[in-house]
Amino acid sequence: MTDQPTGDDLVEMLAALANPLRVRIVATLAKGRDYVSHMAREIGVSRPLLHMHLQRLEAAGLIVGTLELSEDGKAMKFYEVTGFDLRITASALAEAAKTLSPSEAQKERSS
Amino acid sequence: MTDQPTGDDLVEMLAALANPLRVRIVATLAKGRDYVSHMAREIGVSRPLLHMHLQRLEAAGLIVGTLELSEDGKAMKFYEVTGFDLRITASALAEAAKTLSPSEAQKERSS
DNA sequence: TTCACCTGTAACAAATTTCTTACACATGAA
DNA sequence: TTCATGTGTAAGAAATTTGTTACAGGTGAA
Repeated sequence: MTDQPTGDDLVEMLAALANPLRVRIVATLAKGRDYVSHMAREIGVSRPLLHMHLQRLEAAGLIVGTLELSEDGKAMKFYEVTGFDLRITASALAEAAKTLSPSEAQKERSS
Repeated sequence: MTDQPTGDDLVEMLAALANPLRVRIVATLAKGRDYVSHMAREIGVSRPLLHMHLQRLEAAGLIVGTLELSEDGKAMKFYEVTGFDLRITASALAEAAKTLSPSEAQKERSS
């Protein structure tokens, strides 16, 4: 896949992965798709907490969720990993930095 | 270089890069070593703030700093990037997750 | 001495992230 | 109906992160 996301997108992806629980979530999903209640038991965290972390990962585009109906009519939300592939080096970051939205500090660009 | 850091180390590196200002710092250092007061002016942030972010990056092993003496005897702290090279994919994270220090949730490992 | 540089850090406010508890809703089976 | 399963979300506490301001020290040059 080897995407080159915008600087802000890259920071969002890194932030999404900068948490041990979220790394565990991705690691779990790497073995196959799963629904949230099952994952919560598997990993050993509360469902609301897992729900929050899943949203963070999905917002970053690292996983995607789809609401499906099981055979017995229960609504179940399945998540799976997207095919992300990031290369993190100093020069890759230098490239990404070019497309970062300007911070409050970029306003004296005149001297 | 292509290191395979421990799960916790990887999370620390990702956390260190999960901030736009720190990405800018690495991007600046990718162009060559620099000392903190100069970088602070270059990037447009206060020196204490830069100091804090540099420590975060150095703690993660992404940059290294050395205190040197300039010709006129001033103490100057130079930083430069280390040769880090991370590959971030779902399976790489699954591998890293194996070496994460156990969270509070890993204590009912009996059923 | 005073000024222009360089370093470090402590104290505190503000914003964000992380997590728990509690609630609301749905379905099928006993 | 009640229980067990699934979904979502809101409210608030606790911890961490981010940032400012202010202070401490040093050197060389005018």
